[in-house]
Amino acid sequence: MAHDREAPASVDRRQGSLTMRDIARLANVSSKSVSLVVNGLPGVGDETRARIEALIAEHGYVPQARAQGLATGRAFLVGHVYNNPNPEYLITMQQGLLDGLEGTGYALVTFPLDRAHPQFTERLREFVSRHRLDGVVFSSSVAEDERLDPLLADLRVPYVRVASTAVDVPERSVVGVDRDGAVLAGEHLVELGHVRIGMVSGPMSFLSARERRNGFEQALTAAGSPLDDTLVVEGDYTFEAGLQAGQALLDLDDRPTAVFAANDEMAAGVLQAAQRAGLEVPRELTVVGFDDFSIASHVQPRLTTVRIPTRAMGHLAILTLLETQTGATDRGQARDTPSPELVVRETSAPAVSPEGPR
Amino acid sequence: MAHDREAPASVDRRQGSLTMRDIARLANVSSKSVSLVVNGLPGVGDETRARIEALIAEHGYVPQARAQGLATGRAFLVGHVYNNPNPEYLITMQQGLLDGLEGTGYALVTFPLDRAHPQFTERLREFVSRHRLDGVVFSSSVAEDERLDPLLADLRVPYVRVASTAVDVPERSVVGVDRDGAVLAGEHLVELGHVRIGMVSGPMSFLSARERRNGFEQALTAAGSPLDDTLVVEGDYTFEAGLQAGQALLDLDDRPTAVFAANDEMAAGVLQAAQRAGLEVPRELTVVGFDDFSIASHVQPRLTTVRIPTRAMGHLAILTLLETQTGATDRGQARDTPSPELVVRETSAPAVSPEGPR
DNA sequence: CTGAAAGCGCTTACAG
DNA sequence: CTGAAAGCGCTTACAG
Repeated sequence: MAHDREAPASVDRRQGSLTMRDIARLANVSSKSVSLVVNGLPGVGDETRARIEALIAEHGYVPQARAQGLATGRAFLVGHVYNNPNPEYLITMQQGLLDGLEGTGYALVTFPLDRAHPQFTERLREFVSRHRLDGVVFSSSVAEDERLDPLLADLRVPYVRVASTAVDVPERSVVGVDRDGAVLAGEHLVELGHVRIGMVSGPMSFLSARERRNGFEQALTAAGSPLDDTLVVEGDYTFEAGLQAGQALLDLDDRPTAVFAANDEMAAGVLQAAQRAGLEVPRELTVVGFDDFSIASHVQPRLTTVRIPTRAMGHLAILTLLETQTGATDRGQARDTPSPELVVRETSAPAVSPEGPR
Repeated sequence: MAHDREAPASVDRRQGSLTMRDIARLANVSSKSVSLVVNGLPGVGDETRARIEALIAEHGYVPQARAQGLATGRAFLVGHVYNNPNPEYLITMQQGLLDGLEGTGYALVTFPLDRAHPQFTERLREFVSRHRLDGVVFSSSVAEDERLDPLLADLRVPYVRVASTAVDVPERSVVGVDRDGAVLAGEHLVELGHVRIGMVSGPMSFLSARERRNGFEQALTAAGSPLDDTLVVEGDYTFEAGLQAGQALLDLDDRPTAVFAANDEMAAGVLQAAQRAGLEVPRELTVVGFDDFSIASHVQPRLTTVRIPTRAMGHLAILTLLETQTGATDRGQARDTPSPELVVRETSAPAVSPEGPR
């Protein structure tokens, strides 16, 4: 056997990573002092603290989250549960969550879960209780699920839902702006003078789809030209659905002069349907999307759409969650989701009567 | 004070979640037996095992990962470190990782980290050692970084890099098919009879960009019509870059009859440049992309492209990582990344001499 | 301001 | 086949 080098036998024995006790021994103090220093707590003399800090830096010592967690009950982990609606939505949301986590020491654990999964509750329970997460953010339509509340309450884990309406108490909600955004879209079309207006909605089983439709209807009704139900086609938020819905709408004898699609993917599909039908956009058809994801500015002409603050909502979700954590019950003013914005690009034009109505 | 209900005082005291000891007490065994049952280990009588299992199911007991982790040194967490190149790439990769993790009990911790971050090493070290991750997968260009190896070796944490070439030993690599894919694109253009061929490359600081360019060059050279350097424009993988590069290429006196863009985003940009210039695609210009992300089939005409098995690569990365974990040193045959596929859609056409060269 | 000790919820040699 | 006990790496009353 090779001779041991003269390294202190009590240190670095296991896997090259030292423990709090190792640091304590090196500093000639009890591990409690090291713990206090690590956590920035008072109770250690200046000189001792400096010595300990130097040792920590020198050895690159990082306390183990799971040992801290076992002792304190914290996990230093926050979960993100979602069903995948759209890559860009997800990445943007995730980015917002990470914005909020930045500098907090919490890491983000990702857990896709479909509401239709036969073992929905079991899987969620196992995920959350196995890691004893400090909190969970639910985004996309899984956030609307009614099974969340009893389960998470039973598990006693704080959570926040990012959903289209206040599906939960304020401390557990980040409320979307789907309705307001759709109102903007409706007002825009009305202002352009459109009367015969079509809509491609999302799947009505989704709250987001219902809110967007309601907001849109509300704007048209307020302007005195209520939405014509025969001009509404339900899609599933995909490009293909938009394409088909667009074709159906444009095939009508008295086709609409403008179409609002409940997301950009479908709006791009409508645009393509128009182009295939030989219609010039926006002269012969105005198209408005929703979300302002990248596809909106990658199609030709670029889509007028409504920008939704998805990333900000993710950030908000974490702030809300951490507020609960720290027991800051007295949140000064409730945090509001930023407002949606109409982004007018190249698919908007004033209404012209379609030549030869019926 | 309210009277206690007659619940066993020793159970359910803390936060409604019981511990292994609680189950042991209820079953009248030592917690060791419960541990054996939980882990599916032998050493417990059938009758006892059944009794324990029933209790576990009844109370929905789930062992705490961090206590198990502290005792065994495992974290039940795998990290994914990446820099965000493109939402669809990321989500697809992440999906592949989750495919591999399914049923293993490991959770995925997400950690975006830019190579240019001033504290790159420090942040990575802290992330990995704080949670003592069981393994880390690096994807996107951060996987190419040369600082990974010394750091992770020091931390003694297994990892796998998903990169365009074998930047590491086989046990730590999932090797991309960028070069092979680009060869397919080149052969396709050659077969169509194109000679004056342009390329929009990715940023040459990325391995993926260099590989794609090399593969493309290789195919053209093999066909006897080497790539003309003056017809290569470097982009940064964005739509905008493709648009500009496309404009530059099409402005040339003797413009190319076909352009290969190193990803779909840029190809969509090239397509738009062609359309703006009044060129008919594919009759006057053939455009080929790379990746086969959704944008490829959402533009009009739909892009011919090369499908890269991103999700499969993510899956592979986890399999490779877990193989290392379980010390399965004798991997039968090395796992190979599935081959890329040429997907011919609507932007491919045979070459015709551009009218009026020069 | 500091130490010695118990405890967080598991696993695992060590004895029977 | 099963128990009692030590230990994983932290935190935190409890004494000085």
